[in-house]
Amino acid sequence: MFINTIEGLIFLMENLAEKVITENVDFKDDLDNFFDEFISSKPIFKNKAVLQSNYNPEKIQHREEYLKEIAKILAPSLRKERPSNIFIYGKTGTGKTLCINYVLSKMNNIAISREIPLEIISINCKLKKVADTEYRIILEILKQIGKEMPSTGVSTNDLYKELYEQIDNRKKTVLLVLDEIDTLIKKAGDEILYNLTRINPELKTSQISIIGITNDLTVMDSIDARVKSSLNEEEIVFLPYNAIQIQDILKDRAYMAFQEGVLSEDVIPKCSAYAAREHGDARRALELLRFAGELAEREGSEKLMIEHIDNANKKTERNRIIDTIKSQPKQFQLVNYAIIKTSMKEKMNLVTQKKSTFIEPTTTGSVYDYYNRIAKELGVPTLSLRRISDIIVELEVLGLISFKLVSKGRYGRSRFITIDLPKSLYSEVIDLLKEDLNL
DNA sequence: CGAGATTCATGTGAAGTATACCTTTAGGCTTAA
DNA sequence: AAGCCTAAAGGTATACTTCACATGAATCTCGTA
Repeated sequence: MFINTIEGLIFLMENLAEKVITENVDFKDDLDNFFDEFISSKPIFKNKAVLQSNYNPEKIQHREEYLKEIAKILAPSLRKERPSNIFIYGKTGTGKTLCINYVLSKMNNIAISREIPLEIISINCKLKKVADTEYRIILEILKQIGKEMPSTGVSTNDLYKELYEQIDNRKKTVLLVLDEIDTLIKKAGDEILYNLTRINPELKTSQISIIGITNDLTVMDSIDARVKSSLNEEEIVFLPYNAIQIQDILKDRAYMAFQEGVLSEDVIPKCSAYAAREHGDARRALELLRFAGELAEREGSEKLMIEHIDNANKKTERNRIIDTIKSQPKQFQLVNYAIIKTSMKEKMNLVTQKKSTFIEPTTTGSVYDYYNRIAKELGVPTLSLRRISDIIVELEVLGLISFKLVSKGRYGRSRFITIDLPKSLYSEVIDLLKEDLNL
């Protein structure tokens, strides 16, 4: 529509203004109602924090054996002796981090009250941009012991020297916890571990033990044998919770988290059933319960029903995927988009004459072609095939796609890439990527 | 027919380059005595 | 003369590129039965 006259413009503006005002009024009424309802309805939660993943419970259920084992290994540090390095394996949500934190905080309390020189440094290697390269890890360790260093401009060697000095100056037994160490090894190799295990001989007044936590059981295979032997002085494998144990945990926490009578009877079994399907992941079970509670609360429902759990289950999966995709750099998103687009094929049903899309694995080559095309269209610099190949591997690490190498004999070798998304999310993911990429 | 050579499409490692950031340093300017 | 600011110089990590070589089974080639 063209506006040729001032009058026309004014008329339009008046019109718009009127619309906005009336809409506003309606909207406000709605909101008022909502808030009224919200306040008058009974709260569902008593203490929501109990269900959050960073909550540390006062007692840990069904992990007594592991707690003891860890405590036994680490106890020497309270006598100023160096405890063995520990490597802890276990799937996500089996309580590894929880147990370590629990034992360490107890030890820390004792150390403080008896003035034992003990220092605990804990780093989560999975946090992007904080600790996913050798340099950044050392940087983070230094930061935690109170020595800020520049993020560039210093050589890694100097950084190590600084680390040696700092630790040695403390005259303490240092326990270094590296959580989710598998991502670090995958991205940065085992050099860090090698260097860290070799710190001890250099130290005169301090000593350091490393506690590595991983949920990938295969990482150890990719580590240098020398590192392996020194790091694996002790090894603990956390087995997943079974369904009954998860129920116990859920019951316990739910009792603290929710108001009385809010949970309908079969909610907890349902919740633990979902989690048991995910290999006994207690964290997920708790998250699910919390999210379901929030959904119920939002709805103004006074009870937490099974449908809430079902809905929450769908949405958590969705959120995880959307978040990871959203947080990717542009080039990664482009590659991701290219992968999805190239793996969607159209098929014409000859009887009904209707087109339908179906998903088929793509290859690096076709992804690269497609990627090149859109990148040029968008005016984004195009990366080399070599780099794209690496990006594809990194997307796999993130769990967005999976692939296998297939040799097609005479017709070369290819990576067959499959997308790891639930079907219902495809269109949403595509839209999201389109929006983020300005397509 | 079967053993070995060939072939293709891409995987993969090493080394080099560009960029973004960081500290250090030298020179110039200001200020106060 | 001392103090302060600024721009240039010198360093480094990281993301990316270029080059060169590796892979591995379907297919081809060719000698033999």
